[in-house]
Amino acid sequence: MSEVSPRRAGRPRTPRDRGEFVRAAREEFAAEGYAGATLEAISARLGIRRPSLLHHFPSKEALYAEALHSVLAELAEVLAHAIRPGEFHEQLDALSEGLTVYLAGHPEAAGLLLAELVGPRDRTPGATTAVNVLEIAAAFLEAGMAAGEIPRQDPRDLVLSIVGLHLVCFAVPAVSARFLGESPYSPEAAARRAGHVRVQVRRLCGLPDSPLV
Amino acid sequence: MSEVSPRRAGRPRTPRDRGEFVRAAREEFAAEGYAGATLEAISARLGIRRPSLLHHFPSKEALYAEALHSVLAELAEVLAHAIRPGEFHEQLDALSEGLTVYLAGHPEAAGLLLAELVGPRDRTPGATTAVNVLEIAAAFLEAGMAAGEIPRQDPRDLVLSIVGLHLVCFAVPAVSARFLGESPYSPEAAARRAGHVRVQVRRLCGLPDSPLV
DNA sequence: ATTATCTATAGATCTATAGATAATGC
DNA sequence: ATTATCTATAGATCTATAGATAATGC
Repeated sequence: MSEVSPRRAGRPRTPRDRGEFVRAAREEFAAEGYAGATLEAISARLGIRRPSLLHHFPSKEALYAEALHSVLAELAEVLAHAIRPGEFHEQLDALSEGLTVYLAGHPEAAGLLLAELVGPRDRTPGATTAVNVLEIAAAFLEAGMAAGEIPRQDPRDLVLSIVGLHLVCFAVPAVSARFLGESPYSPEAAARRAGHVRVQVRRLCGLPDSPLV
Repeated sequence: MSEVSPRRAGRPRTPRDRGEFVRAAREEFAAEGYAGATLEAISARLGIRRPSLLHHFPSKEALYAEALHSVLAELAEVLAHAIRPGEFHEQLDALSEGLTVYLAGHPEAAGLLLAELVGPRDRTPGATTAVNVLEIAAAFLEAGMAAGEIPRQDPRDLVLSIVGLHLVCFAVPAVSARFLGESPYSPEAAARRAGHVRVQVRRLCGLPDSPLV
């Protein structure tokens, strides 16, 4: 509930950046799901009334689409940054580290993603993009198997498991916080988890704990 | 959409079992989330009108609570059945196998659970029960570490990862089905995944792939 | 002139209740 | 007599639109 000073009518001297609207929407949609989130609540986060929000976005659906897309775009950037030329185990570590740091730094991202994908609705933009991302991850792991870096195994079941390993901790913040005794988003907890996850994913793939670095 | 023959007014010869109502609610709540699910849709699954559903449950909230509780109770049974006296690695395998078989056999369970826990709402019954279950799992893994069965490591980050590994595949059915090329709930896919997950969880914990069985 | 806000409200949807109706149980 | 269903509807909530208002940009 970041307190926002209410804005008054009239053209503001400093127009709000579109990103501020999208950020508020991301947080509310992640917290309540699409159906549970209301334009009223999102507007309240921004210190404006509901119709003012609809001045910037044609509909709730459009605002949601933009919020979801912004998270997917950031995630794509994280993946692209990790899968740079290099040793397989370095790329794998970069993926683990990059994903954990991103999810910890954007507390609404994992929840928004899971809320979008849970449920049987097929052919949503989110589901299609997710499948594409999983395909890239599977190809990456298959290359590692072909190169003899990790043992042969079903790459798709492995990808699904790795994704679950990453997402859930940050998607259920109330549970994680009570279970860990501290917010999973605190810099200390996030750094610690990044280290653990790096080792966990290595093991999960069948990579030795510490190959020649 | 299991087609149900509509029921007519009047006392039915074969009263419906309460479980049928709960089952329909579980499926709808898992598919749409609490806010997105409507009593109308749940009633439609049962072939009755909305007020008839509220004849059996005092409110939407009460129906949801019963649906969620029924899943948690089944999960508790699965865990209790797996953690029976025996070798650590046998218990671990039984947990992996039991969880995967249960989640694959109840396609709405993983989604209902995640939909309940995603979001910042603390102190919900679901969150409290979930934390308790995670505590049991952490104690189990700590015992394995104390006994030298698996390497010393943070048991809580390990538990969160294992839970995520299990849940997500079955909680995002549309994505999983398109990515795997078949429903994750088909008996063949489920049996295959159970085998993969058994190995994956062993590795994740740091247990050798095949200790003396 | 342009832009961002506001108030007021139409229209849709959803939960829950009231009260009638139709069938079986005993 | 009991039980489960129904129709009808009250009341709340939510999205979206219409049109006025207030401030800045040029």
